[in-house]
Amino acid sequence: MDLKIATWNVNSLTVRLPQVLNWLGEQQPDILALQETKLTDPAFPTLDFANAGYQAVFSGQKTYNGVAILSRLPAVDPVTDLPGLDDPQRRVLGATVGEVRVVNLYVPNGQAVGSEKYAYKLDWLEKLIAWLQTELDRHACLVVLGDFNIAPDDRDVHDPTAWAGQVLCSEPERTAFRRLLDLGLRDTFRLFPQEERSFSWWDYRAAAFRRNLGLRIDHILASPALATRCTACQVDKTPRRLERPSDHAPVIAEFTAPTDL
DNA sequence: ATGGTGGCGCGGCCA
Repeated sequence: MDLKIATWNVNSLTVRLPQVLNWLGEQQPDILALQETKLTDPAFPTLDFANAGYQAVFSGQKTYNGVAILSRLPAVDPVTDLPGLDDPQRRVLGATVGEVRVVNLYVPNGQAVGSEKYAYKLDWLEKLIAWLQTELDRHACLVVLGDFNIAPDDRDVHDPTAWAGQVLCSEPERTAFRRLLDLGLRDTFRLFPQEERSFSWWDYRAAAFRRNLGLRIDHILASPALATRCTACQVDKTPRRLERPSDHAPVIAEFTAPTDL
């Protein structure tokens, strides 16, 4: 059986729950990582997902942030913090699902280059890189996915000139992303030919989605052993076209089962 | 257009 793994920043799971449930029914992923659930843990709609055939682990907070992993198989050995970072913001959720170690990330946005939030983002990324080095040592099959809030390359930006040096595109952020790849992680989206101007996020303002003025900031990275089994990766723009959408579209990667090797 | 939209929650922050 192949393995289908997806990520989706839903920008409030309360608002988007019906869309997520519909999408799970249509796409039937094995694993879905959610970001910006904006829910405390007691408010998480565990039963709705159970009725849809999915287990859930989650790390949430009120109003901001919040991450969750939905999976067909149980998710075990959860981790909710970056080592060395004492942080109330709920942005990290690691768990093991079957043979795969899953690390779900909601990377800080960074607000503006030079701001306090930008410094926090770069520090956060430093701690992430150090931790993922150890995770790669521990887990041959590792997927690191989520909202990275980094457009890795000019190809991932609708207007690279306008965005040059801006937050989400700045060199320090891109260097941090490159260091993730230097650890051995592969950007599964770039393992395959893709349409030009493929993005995963479009601002709510200025009719950005209709004009395809977006960025590719949601990513699915895979360890070497898992990347060799990757058969596809694409953005599913369908939910972005709905009424009251998230500003992000889901990204889906598919992998052959280890027995298919 | 120094704005624009959306979520949370009811003023202002965050994206």
